[in-house]
Amino acid sequence: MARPQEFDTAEALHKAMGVFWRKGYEATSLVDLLEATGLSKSSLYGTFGGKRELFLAAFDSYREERTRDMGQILNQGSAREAIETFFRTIIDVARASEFSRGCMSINQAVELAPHDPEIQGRVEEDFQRIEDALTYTIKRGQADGSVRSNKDARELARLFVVAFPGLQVMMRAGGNKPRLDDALRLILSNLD
Amino acid sequence: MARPQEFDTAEALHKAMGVFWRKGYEATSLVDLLEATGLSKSSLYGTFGGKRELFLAAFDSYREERTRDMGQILNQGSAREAIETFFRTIIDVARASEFSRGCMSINQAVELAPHDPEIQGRVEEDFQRIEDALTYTIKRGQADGSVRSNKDARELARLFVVAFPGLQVMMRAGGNKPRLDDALRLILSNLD
DNA sequence: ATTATACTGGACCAATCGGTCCTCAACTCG
DNA sequence: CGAGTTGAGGACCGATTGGTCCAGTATAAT
Repeated sequence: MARPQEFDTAEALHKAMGVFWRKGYEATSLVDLLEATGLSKSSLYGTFGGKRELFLAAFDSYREERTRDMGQILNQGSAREAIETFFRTIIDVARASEFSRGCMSINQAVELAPHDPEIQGRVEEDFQRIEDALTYTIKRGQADGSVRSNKDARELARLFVVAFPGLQVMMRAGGNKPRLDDALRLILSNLD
Repeated sequence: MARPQEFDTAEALHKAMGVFWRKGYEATSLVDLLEATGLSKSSLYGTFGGKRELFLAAFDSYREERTRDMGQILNQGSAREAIETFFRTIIDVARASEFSRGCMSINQAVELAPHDPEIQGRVEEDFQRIEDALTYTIKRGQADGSVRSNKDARELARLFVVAFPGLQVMMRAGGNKPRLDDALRLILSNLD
């Protein structure tokens, strides 16, 4: 019978995710990860396999969480409000914290995706997921009348998919309030 | 009388800029820079001071070049066409090369700006510059009739400033053609 | 020729990197 | 109790990192 594990794997993964989200992959060292998780090297390697494996697990965990969150927000209330809530949440969450992490998928679109097909595949999946969810929500809005624009739902969704990394990057870089508020208002006006 | 320098400083800087643009700061090693520039360590340190100093010089050089390019594009022809050309160029340049580097300022908005006030200042400056240039061009378009929208020029410009990193990030991550083309068409339609 | 000066090549350096390995620890089962 | 198994701590490792330093080089001036 083996010695029981002292730490909670999911919690350690969540801590690691926070570090990778904030610092990116290259700038995150093993010492950073050990400190954040409270694990010893042996425990970390034994459980996750290595830095890259831990990163992939953390990234996938992040993506699942965000997919779930997005689904919840976009399925609540009128479609128009849901889309607005989704985008305002980007800004509100970032403004509520001292350090703006942006979105891990967008960060990786810039850092690793250009050089690493495995990451690029995941990022492209995320973009596709956001596009599909927004397309569906816009169609819902065109049906319920909350989205007044009668342009093609997928085309509208694609505009919002481009706006998403735009907003995330600007928030991560420090976020000038009037610019973002004006931009978001105009972006959303495309639904009207 | 000193021994004359064998290499061209501007050319070495340009080579270094290319590496930093493609790989980012952390993932670029001294060996990468020495290979790209053809310099020895002593020459590199003697001329530029160190990795960070070289990076800052390269980044500033990049920003000056892009500012000039943007000015040229936005000052040519009707305002509406100029803005469209500016944004289509993002996509065309990326599609013409095997490796899509995106935009160094946007890449640094994600990589270093959140942790490094000196970089963050430069990135914010770049965003402001783009916003000012677009505001001016939109006003020009509203005066010459090529921009039919009568919304506030600065507000419109802010929408485009958010779209800019959105497009750059998506191109760097691999760029799905229909999504980008649809998104760009809709973004530009805000001028009509 | 010598001197002074900056340039070049590359050896050397301490610190850090991600990963391996060894020993001891914690547990159940027979 | 001993055996078997996985977990934990941390020493050890070779490679890499950014930076320093030393000896030789190239040039003009005296």
